[in-house]
Amino acid sequence: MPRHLTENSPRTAPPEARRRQLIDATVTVISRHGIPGTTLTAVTREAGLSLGLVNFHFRNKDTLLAETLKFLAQEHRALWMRKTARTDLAPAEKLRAIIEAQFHPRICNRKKLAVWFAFFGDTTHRKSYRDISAGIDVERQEICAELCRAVIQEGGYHGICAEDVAATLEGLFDGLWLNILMYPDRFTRGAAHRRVLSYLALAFPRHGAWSAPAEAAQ
Amino acid sequence: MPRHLTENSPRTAPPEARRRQLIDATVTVISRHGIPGTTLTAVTREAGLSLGLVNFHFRNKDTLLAETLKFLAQEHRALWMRKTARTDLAPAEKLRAIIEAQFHPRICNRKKLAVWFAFFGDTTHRKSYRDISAGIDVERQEICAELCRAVIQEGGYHGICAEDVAATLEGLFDGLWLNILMYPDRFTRGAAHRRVLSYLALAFPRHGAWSAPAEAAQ
Amino acid sequence: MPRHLTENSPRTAPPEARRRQLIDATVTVISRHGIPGTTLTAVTREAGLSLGLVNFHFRNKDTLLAETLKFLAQEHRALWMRKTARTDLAPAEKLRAIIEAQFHPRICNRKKLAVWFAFFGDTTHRKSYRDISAGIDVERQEICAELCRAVIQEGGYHGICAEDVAATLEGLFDGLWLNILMYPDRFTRGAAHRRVLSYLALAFPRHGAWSAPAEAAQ
Amino acid sequence: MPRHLTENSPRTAPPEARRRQLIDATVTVISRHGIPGTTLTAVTREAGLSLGLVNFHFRNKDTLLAETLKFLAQEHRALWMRKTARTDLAPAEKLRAIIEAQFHPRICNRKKLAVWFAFFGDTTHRKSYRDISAGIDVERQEICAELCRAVIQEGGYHGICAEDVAATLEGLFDGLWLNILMYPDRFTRGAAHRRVLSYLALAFPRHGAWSAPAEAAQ
DNA sequence: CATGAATGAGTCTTCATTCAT
DNA sequence: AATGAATGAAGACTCATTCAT
Repeated sequence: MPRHLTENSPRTAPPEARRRQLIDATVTVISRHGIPGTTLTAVTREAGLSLGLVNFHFRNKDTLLAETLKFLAQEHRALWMRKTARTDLAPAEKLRAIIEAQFHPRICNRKKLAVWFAFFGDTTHRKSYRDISAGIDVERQEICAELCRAVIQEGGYHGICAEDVAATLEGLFDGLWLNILMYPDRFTRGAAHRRVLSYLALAFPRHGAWSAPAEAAQ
Repeated sequence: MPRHLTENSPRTAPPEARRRQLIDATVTVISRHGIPGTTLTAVTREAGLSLGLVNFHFRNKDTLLAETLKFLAQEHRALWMRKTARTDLAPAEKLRAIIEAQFHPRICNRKKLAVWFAFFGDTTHRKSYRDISAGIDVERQEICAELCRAVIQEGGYHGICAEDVAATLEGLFDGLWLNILMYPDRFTRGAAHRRVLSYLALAFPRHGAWSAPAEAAQ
Repeated sequence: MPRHLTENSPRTAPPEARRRQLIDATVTVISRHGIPGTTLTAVTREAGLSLGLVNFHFRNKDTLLAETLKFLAQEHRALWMRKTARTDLAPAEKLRAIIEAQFHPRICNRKKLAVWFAFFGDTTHRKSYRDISAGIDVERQEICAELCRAVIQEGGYHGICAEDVAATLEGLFDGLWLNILMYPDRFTRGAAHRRVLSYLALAFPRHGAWSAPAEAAQ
Repeated sequence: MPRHLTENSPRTAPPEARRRQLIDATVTVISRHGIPGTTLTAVTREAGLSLGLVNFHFRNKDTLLAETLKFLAQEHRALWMRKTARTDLAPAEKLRAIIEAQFHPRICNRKKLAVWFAFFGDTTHRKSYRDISAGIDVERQEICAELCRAVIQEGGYHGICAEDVAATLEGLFDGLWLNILMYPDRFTRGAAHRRVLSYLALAFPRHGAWSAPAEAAQ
C-alpha cells in the first residue's frame, strides 16, 4: 500500500501543503544526492507521494528546484530581517543578529548547506540562484555596510571602510559555510561563528561585546 | 574530416599529451556546463578528439574527473610551494606568497573557480574532492598557521591565535572565491586579494607592508 | 504512430500482461539472434513497445533474461508434473509421460530449443541457468530414477541400474534436442521421441508398450 | 615491457606459429567468457601479443572464430580417424575407438566443451558450426552406422536398426557432453563413457566386451 | 611483420515528461 | 487532485576495426 495512504496526509490535500511536502523532500534529496541525483522519482518517494504530482504542483523539475531555493532564501532572510527591522536595537547588535542568523542551526546545518552549494555548483543553477537570491544577498550586504558605517561613526574608527568590512563578512560567511560542509570534523558551526566575531573585534575593537553567545559556543 | 587532422595535433600523440589535452577540455567543459553537463561527447568534441578516446586514456568518466581535479590541485599547490619552501623569505613574506597564489590569475579565474565549486556541489564529488585535496588543504592551513605563529612571535602580538587566523584565512579564501564566481561584477580578484591583506593588517598591524602589490591592484 | 496503438493492446496493461508480452518477445529474439543479439531495442521492437519499458517491468536486461528462462523452465516442468503427480498411473506410464513432455511440440520446437542452448553457450548464462533450473533438472532425474527403480522391480530386471538409466535418459534428452536444433533436416522431434522409447525397450524389454504414440510419429 | 618480448616467442615468428598461438588463446578465452566475452583485446592479451596481430593473421574476428572451430573439429576428427581407418580392427573395436575419442581427455574437457557449446548457442555461430563441422558430423555418424551394420550382421541381431543406433549414439555423445559441462559434480567423463558402452551392451549383447577400459574408469 | 592509439557505431541504462484512467 | 505506466532522448561505456609508425 502506498506510503501516503498509511500516513497522516489524506489522499487530497490543500495545494500549499503538498507543495511544502515536496519542497522538504527536495531539500532532503538534494542534500543527499546532489541536484543531478535529485530525480523526481526519488523526491516523490521521499515525500511518500506519487510521481505525477510533481508535474501537477510544479510545472517541471526546474520549477521545483527554483521554488525550493526560493523557500530556503526566504527562510534565511526572514531570520535576520526579524532583528534588523527593529528600531530599538543598536547597529552593533543588529550586526551580531545577522551573524547569528548566518550560523543559526536552522540555517547552518550540513543538509541545507549542501543545497546552497549544490546551486553554486554549475552555471545553470548558479544563474537560477542569482535570479532568486542576488537581491537578498545585495540587500544583506547593504544592510551590513550601513550598520558598519554606523558602528564606525559611533566608534570613531579610522582607516577602515564599511563597504570593505561588509564585503569581507560576505566572504567569511560563504567560506566558513563551505569549510563546515567540506570538513565537518575540523570546522564547526560554533567555531565559525566565533571566528566572524573575532574578525569584528579586530575591526571594531572599541565595541567590546563581540564575544560569542553561550548558545553558539558549543 | 575529423578535426584533429585539420589541426596541428598528429594522429597519435604521446599519452601524456593526449591526457593533458583531455584534462584541459574537461576543465573548459565543467566550467561551462558543470559536472552533470560534462558529457564525454562534450569533452571529446571540445578536445577535437573522438568519443572512445576518453575510455582509452582514462578508465572512465569518474577517473577523468578525478585526474582533472588532481591536475588543478597540483597546479595550485605548486604555486605556493615555490615560495614557502624557500629559506630566505620572512614568514610574513611567505604568508603573502600564499595569498598571492590564491588570487593568482592562473588559479583565480572564473573558469577554474567554476571547476572547484563544481566539485563542492554534491556529495559524490565532494567526497572525491576530499580524497584528492584534503591533504593539500590541511597542508596549506598548517603552513599558514606556522607562519602566523612566527609572525605573532616576531611582532609580540597578544590575544590572537595563529590557528584561528589560519582558519579564518581558509574561510576568506573560499568565500571570496565564491563571491568572484557568483557576482563577478561586484567582486573582483584584485579586491578580494586586498581584502585578505586588510584582514592581516588588522591582525598583525605592526607588520606594516600588507598593502597589495600593484600587479593585483587592477 | 506507435505500433501498440494500432494493435489490440491498450496503452496501459496489467503488469503481468506486459511482462509476459516482453518475455514472449525475448524468447523470439533469443531464438533468432542469440543472447548477444538480444538487444533491448530488438526485444521491445518485437513486442511493439518502447525501449524504456524493459527497465520498468524488469530491473535490467539480466533480470529479463532470468525471468524468461524461469518462464520456460516452469512451462516445461508443469508439463511432466501434471502426469507424474497422479497416483493412478503405472511407473512405466509416468516415464512415458516425462518423455512425451520432453518432446512435446510446445516444448521441443526450434524456437525454444534455441533459447535453452543460448543459455548453455557461455559461462555467465550457464551459471544463471544453473541457479534457475538445476533444481528442476535434478528433480526430473530423481523422479526418472525412482520410476525406473519401480519398473525394474516390476519386471525383475537384472544387471541394470535405475540411476544409470535415468542419467542416460538425461543425456539423450539434451543430445537429441541439440541434434534437432543443429540439423533439423536429419533429426526430427518424432524420430527423437521414438529413439528414446527404443532405448527403454532395450533396457526394459518386458514392459512391451514402448512404441511411440501416433501423435509423435509424424 | 610487452610480455611477448620477455618470453620465448621472438618478435617475428612464422605465421603458422602465431596463428596457433592466437587460436589457443581464443579457445581459452571463449571457454572462460563465451563468444561475446571474447574480445580481441582479451585474446591478444592472453596470447601475449599485440592487438593488431589478429587483424593481420586472420582477417577479422569472425575468421578467427571460424579457424578456431576448424582447428578443434580437425583435432577431434583426427582422433577417431586414426583407428577407424585401420583395416586390422574389428567393427566393434572401431566403434569403441570412436567412443573413446569422444570422451578422450584431450577432447572431452570442460575447456573445449565450453567452446563447442559456445558455437551451439546462437544462430549465427550455429550456422558457422554447420559450415565447418556438418561434414565431419555426418561422416562420423555414417561410419558409426556402417560399423553398427557390420556388428548387427556379425551378431545376427534382430529388431534393431543400424541407423537408429548411430543416431542415438550421436544424441548420447552431445547430451552427455552437455551434462558434463553443466553439472561437473554430477556427471563425469568416465561415467559418460561407461554409459555409452552400457547402451551398446544393451543393443549388442552378444558382443560381450563393451566394458569400459581401465583408463576411462577413473 | 608488429604495434597500439584512434575511431565511432552500437549497447544498456536513466529519467523528465506525458497522459489515460 | 492523483496515479503510475509508457515514452524516447541522451548519456556512459565497449569493442571491432583501421592505420600511421
